[in-house]
Amino acid sequence: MDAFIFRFLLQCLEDLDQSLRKVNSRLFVIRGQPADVLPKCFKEWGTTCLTFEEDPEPFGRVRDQNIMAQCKELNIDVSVKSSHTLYKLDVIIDKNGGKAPLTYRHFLNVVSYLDPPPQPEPTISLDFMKNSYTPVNINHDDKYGVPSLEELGFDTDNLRDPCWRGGEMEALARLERHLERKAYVATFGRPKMTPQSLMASQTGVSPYLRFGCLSPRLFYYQLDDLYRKIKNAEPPLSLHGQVLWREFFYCAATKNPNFDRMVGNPICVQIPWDKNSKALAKWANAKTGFPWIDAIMTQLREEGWIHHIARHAVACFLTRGDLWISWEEGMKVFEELLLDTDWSVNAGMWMWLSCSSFFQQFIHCYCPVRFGRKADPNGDFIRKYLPVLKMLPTQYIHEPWMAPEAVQKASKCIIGKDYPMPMINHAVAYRINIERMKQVYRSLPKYRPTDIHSFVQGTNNAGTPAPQMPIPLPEPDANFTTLDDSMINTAAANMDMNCDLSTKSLHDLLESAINDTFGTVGTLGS
DNA sequence: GCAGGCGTTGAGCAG
DNA sequence: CCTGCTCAACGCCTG
Repeated sequence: MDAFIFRFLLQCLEDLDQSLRKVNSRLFVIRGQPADVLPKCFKEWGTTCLTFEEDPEPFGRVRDQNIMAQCKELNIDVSVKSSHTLYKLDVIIDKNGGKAPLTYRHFLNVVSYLDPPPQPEPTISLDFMKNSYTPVNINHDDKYGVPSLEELGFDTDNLRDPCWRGGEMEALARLERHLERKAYVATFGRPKMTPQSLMASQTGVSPYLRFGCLSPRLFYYQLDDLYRKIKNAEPPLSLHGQVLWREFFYCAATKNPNFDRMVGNPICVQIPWDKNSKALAKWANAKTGFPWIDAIMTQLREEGWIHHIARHAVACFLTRGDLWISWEEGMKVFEELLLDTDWSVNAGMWMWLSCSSFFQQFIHCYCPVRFGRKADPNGDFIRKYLPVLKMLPTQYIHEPWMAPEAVQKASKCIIGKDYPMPMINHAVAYRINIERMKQVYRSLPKYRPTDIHSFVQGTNNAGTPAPQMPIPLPEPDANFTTLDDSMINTAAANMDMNCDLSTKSLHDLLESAINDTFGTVGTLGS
């Protein structure tokens, strides 16, 4: 994880310590592996009862099972509470006959038959704590204080100021602003996409849900209450779309230890992705040559958060849209850089956007030029994160390689020198990739590791390798999905510079590419 | 069992 | 500028 994710976490802990001080207690941050250090503390402190919040994800489950087994040996009572998600995930799974629902619709349908989620617990007060006493030693800060980034081994010299400050205080302030805004617009519909919404917002709460500074139930009920007040009506389930999507992915992941990988994952279509570390590095380091993609990846690296729609754009580009690289690679980059990546939600989102699970509409691809233009028509977002392109006229900002040499010179940005040429021919690549995806879906049984519904935890950990394509895939050097620099130059030389790369200017090139690799030009239309 | 509708937020074009 | 239509494809759910 990146330094600013740890910074966020440490800010959360500082804030928690501050809140505990207000009720005459303190936070104890214990150094070490939980399974080693907790039993030592239990003995030292004479612990009789342990209570904690359930971690619904596989890694945490294993850790907590281990701790609970040790507590049993030490005769310590254990009380586990589920509150990281709205519902106890087992309740949803049981209601659905023992399996997690695998479409969002199905999930909503199951949830609609459940009782509403439990109300959030009230805040702990001084009065509530009046019979409690926390022994705090004089050396508390040395032994149990919140560590600094330096103590954790991070270099903080070049760390930028945070866009997001961790902690419950900040989370509650944001929740209030979020609700004010909702009340102001009172639409409760899907938020309208404006260029402004691409920027880090003062009302965003997703990192706070991830780190447990904001209860999803508090979020749920505050929104619920506001709706009732304004509309004087029963709120629809869709009002809680954002938090229910989170719940959906948590539910799908909770009993699946291979949820974050393709091989051995019973809900994941086994797709023969390309391995291309050079192309992956260009994507991850904002060097694709597509300003819309590179601006998003820059924002991710610098601020730790990107808009939902921006996640669609870069995820599609990396996987099924352009580079045909495994969603697992993108997921790891997001895990490293995004403040709000719950393990389940991150993996789920990547499977979804790469058409590996939950979603099969592979025929729709986001165009890194068109879609960017729609989201950021004036190019303000691009200019903010890619200042090298700042002076380019708006006309060319989404495809700077189209700008005539004189314009590039006047804008002090020579494409291929100051900013890269596009790393791939999108018009060619996405059509090849749709063709590849058609092959996969045409013979889907081959690309499924097991029957989804027969999956039982622990039986499929060995995994099965990705099957071979029924017809041979194009050789990496014979298509445009893994262009190297010389091929980019050739493609650029063949380009009609007055045409739009994103539409038809390379139609002939496409036909020959498809012809070479598939021999099925006729079926692709003219 | 089967036909029809739909899918968190497409692209491309006509008007 | 916007609205609305068509395209293409597949699994899953509903009636």
